[in-house]
Amino acid sequence: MKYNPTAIEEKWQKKWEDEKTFKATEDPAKPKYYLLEMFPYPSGKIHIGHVRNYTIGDVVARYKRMRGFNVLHPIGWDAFGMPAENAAIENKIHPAKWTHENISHMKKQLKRMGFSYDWDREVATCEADYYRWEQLFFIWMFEKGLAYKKRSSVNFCVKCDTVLANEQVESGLCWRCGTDVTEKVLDQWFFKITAYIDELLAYCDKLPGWPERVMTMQKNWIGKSTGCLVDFPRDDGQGAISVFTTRQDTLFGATFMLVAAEHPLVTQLASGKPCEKDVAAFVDKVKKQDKLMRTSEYYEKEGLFLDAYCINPLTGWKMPIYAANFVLADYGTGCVMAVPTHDQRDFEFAQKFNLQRVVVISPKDRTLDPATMTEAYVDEGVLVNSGPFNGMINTKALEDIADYLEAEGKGKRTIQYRLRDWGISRQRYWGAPIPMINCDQCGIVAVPEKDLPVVLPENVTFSPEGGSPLASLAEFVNTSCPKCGGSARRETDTMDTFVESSWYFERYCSPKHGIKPGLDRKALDYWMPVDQYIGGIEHAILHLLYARFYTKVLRDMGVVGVDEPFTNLLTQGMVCKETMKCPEHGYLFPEQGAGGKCAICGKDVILGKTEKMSKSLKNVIDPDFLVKTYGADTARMFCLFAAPPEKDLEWSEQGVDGSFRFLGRLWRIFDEYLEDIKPIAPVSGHPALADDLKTLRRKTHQTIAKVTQDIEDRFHFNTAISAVMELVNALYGVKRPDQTDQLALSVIREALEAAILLLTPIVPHMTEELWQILGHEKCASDMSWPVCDSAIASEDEMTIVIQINGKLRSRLTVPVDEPEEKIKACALADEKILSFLAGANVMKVIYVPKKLVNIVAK
RNA sequence: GCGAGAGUGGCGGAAUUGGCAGACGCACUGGACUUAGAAUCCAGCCCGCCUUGCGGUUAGGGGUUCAAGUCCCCUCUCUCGCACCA
Repeated sequence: MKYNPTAIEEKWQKKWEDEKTFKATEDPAKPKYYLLEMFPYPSGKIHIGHVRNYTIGDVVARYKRMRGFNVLHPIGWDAFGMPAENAAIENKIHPAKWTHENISHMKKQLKRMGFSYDWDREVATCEADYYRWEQLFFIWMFEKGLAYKKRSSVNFCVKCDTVLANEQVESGLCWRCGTDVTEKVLDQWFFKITAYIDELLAYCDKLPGWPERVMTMQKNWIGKSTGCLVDFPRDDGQGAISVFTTRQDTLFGATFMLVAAEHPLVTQLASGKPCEKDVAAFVDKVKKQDKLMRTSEYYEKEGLFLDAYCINPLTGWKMPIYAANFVLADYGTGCVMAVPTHDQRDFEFAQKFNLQRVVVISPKDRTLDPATMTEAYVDEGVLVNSGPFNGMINTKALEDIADYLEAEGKGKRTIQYRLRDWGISRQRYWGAPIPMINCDQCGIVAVPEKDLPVVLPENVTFSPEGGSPLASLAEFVNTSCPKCGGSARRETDTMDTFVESSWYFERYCSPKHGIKPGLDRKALDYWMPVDQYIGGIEHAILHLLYARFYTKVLRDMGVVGVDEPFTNLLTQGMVCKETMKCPEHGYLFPEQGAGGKCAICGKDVILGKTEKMSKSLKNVIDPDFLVKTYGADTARMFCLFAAPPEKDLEWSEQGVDGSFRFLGRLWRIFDEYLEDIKPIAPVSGHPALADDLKTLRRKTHQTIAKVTQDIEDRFHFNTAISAVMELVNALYGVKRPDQTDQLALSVIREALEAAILLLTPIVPHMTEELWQILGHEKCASDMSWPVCDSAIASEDEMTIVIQINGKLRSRLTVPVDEPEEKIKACALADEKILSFLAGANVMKVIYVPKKLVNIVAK
């Protein structure tokens, strides 16, 4: 009997499909477990990253099922997005067709991997059945002021021809294509994520099941800082300039004012003055400079005096006002009070423009001289030159100065955030239409609920010049106003695709629910929240923050009953592989560089760094190839064995061979014993056993304990697999018992059955097959998880290590119940120990129960 | 620059609470089987040496401890995140 993965895998996959083995139904009698992996974008084919992500999830789902949980393990498609539209432009294929073809292909690939999804809950976000509810939620958000339209300067990617949210700009570049992001002023729809900012932040400390690192990233992104708004009256009497500061303790040292170059105040202050022209030129320059500045290594601090002054509210000093390139227009008020002695940026600026410096914080060990300082003093110290606050520790004075400002009416406490509202308008076709209508008479009017969904029209034309195809489709655009009945225009922007992925996990709970609001509260109350969410770290901010926000919005609409969508989060590492390059032909695919020679020209291949698998580096492995060559079980096993899930996984062909070999090894030992053990039941109870059988049985139960712990406590499948490998090795090590030795064979059968059941979540096809061959009627995956009998697992002897001064010198084998005193005595009487101790004095003997004896000697 | 994490054989990785460093696998070496190979099975496999044994070894240095890969301090390297946020 040979191991034939293809035949076995296809057989079981067909059975799972025909019998809907993994269909999930709400059952209040059973504890639920909602396991979710981030759903894929249907780009065409699954890649190794998917295989890894979904294998990890599948093991947990199958494991939990065997542990008696009612498991929900759904899958679907993040089906709106730009690649479909780009394909439409390039290949003249409609995005809907392209998407559906990709889905059907990838669905086959996922099924071929043997993932235990409830396919009846499959969802594709590009279907009107899905996004109609999103449109309903949009209208409700609009009514509550959580969705609003605003003319604003936005991040624009020329290549993608659309707007990007702040989160989607990575060091000045588009997160998707890496093009420089430019600024554009457009009317945009926003979701008021800032309305939930405090709750989003507060829960960062209430989600212990999330990786610290992700929470830190979210906290940083939200960027809460507490401080004061302080008013600096203008000396021309035209009101005051308000600034935000977290350092009101340095207020007495503020000697000049900085305003962001883009700030309207800049041109306003300069207007009509001799400097007006220069200022205009400066503003222009900075605006152009902006995106370069963000990406360059260091910035030249530049500024221009605006020939204007304001008054320091505490000292009464006249402060010159400068426009500066390094002040952010959209943080705080866009204006900053400058304290050159205690802020490095201000220090440099003051040096360049020769501006006044006053020390207000004095270090404990020396005195600062503003004339000779070479850098700002930013540490703690005692306040000086600070009127009534002199002598106080600056960090302690923060509250007192805030009180003082409020009492004097010169400022007030305030909190600033880095997080901005989420811009969700996209000038693209392949997305969910925003259900709004613009009427000249009535303004912005929501599409009435009864008219939903606003279906994305199919008959559009795509052009390489870009621009939204919706905007040029008259029959879509032209409509009548729901309020006044007059002619009106539809909104032609579509929603950011991150909106769809912000609630798909809720839709999975009632995927076919066709009644408003598209989510069945009863089903949601049963399944939500997601107990375990698994996906890539790249979504640490974007998707995970949006989904948290959206869930809170739905909660406040009464649609969902939970505060947070994901209780536990596992961020799996990337799949990496070394790159190969031909001096002539550039990067090579693995098969082109096999054998160290370029397949095209025969030149020696240069091996490069190990990097994340990507098409552009060509260091990719095709899952189809893996499945064809080794089978899905091997592919699954290698993904789990090569590294723990949260770490990057380095792909190795030999490693895959190794996994395949192990499965063959299990298969063969099984095959070898099959005839003999088939009629025999696994050993039960506690019969007396000969030494090697007793050892095997102990190993069996120890393995059960180890694998259970590794999966349950920390998802370390690599060590779980190696434990089963050890058990299989032990089986190989046992002398083949006589065919008539029923007791011995029953011990072997127990060991083999344990190995099979423990591997069921990991390599489900092979284990089902072996289980069936053994004569079981029930499927392995319907069995309950094996239980370790600790009486069998426990050793009756133990090895005690004997150390002298912490160095290993000898070993002792004693019964487990041997008393401490006797062990110590034996250790001291040990022949090797005696020879080492010759002439030395024993100072102390330490016994660590069941582990070691350490003799301290001089 | 700031913040977080990591650094263990030729390689991927193990060592869960301070207690035998290197589980398991890969690669390599040898043996068995075979006409031969593949496959398989068995064995060896951190480094050094005066090789039944001894010494060294968890990036480097110091410390705490009977005992440190693990705890503390310093230095180096790498990865990730943030990066003029006032």
